[in-house]
Amino acid sequence: MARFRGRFDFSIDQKGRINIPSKFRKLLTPEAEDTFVICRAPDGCLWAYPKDEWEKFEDLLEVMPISREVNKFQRVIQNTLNDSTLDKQGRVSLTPLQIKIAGIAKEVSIIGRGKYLEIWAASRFEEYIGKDESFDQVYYDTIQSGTGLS
Amino acid sequence: MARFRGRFDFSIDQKGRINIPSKFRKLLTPEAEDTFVICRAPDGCLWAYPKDEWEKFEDLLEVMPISREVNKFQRVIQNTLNDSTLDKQGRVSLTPLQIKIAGIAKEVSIIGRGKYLEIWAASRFEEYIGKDESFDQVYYDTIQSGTGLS
DNA sequence: GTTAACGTGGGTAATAGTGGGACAAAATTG
DNA sequence: CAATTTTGTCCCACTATTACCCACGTTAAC
Repeated sequence: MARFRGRFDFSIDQKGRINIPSKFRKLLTPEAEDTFVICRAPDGCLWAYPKDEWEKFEDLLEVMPISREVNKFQRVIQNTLNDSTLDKQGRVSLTPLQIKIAGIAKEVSIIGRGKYLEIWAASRFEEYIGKDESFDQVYYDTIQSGTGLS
Repeated sequence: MARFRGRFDFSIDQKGRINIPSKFRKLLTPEAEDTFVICRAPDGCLWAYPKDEWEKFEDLLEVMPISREVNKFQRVIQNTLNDSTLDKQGRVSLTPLQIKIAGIAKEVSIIGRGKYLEIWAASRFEEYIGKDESFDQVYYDTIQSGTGLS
């Protein structure tokens, strides 16, 4: 599948709908059925997976050996999850819980992360990324911790 | 079969009926005959399986090599079990025993867990999931414990 | 400069969720 | 055994929400 790349800024409306960039919509395969599965993600944002990609993730969940911890992990994910089909204008809708978790007020940033998207409150994302000057630091730190990158 | 996804909050009425989200009802296959099999589940909630899915589970029970423990396990499950067909408004009814076991008063959360649903007393579920801040911890811990997820 | 596409907002009709009433079957009691 | 109460099922009705649709303004493309 083609990969989602780039950052796009939009605004959420009163009904909790946010636009998916046209560029990303065009990458969806027929198997995705114009549907994104949206759930909580680490560091205070949301993931939006095309339905077919999400199902691969679900397949992994299903083969995890059941234990108290695994059950909890799955429930923590599923608690905040919803699947949303694009409307005629190419928008998905978020649940109130998702809006709260992501701290979304009005401005939203959508980040292409390859096979999936991330949805951030724009302000939170700015803060997370940090100052311009921190880029080099993050880069060299990560590279040197043996990531296999060169 | 399509998968149940997402969380929906409802209230139980005086007659012990709870609504099944329309989104989930639409996923039922004809084989399920609009019927859910409901029983006790781990961690203080209830499972609700579409009838056809439950029958696969029963098949597994049947081939378990019989021992004192297996017999007890089966009885513990079957003890709290009932099958409930959706009424015209799309509700199932719980038995008094099930309501007691799940600690249900009024507010109920229904969690889509793929092939089946979980029914929780809303307050108990909140408590189980824990504070917002624990999410990242659970996530990174589970991912790193060699689940094959990435 | 004109046309098409994209992002945003809002109105309306259909559907979903909830509560309660009516009827029938079952259980209880005199 | 009859009368009465209780339990459960089915059906109807109200209200809130959702999903669908249309329309505008802006941006990008030709």
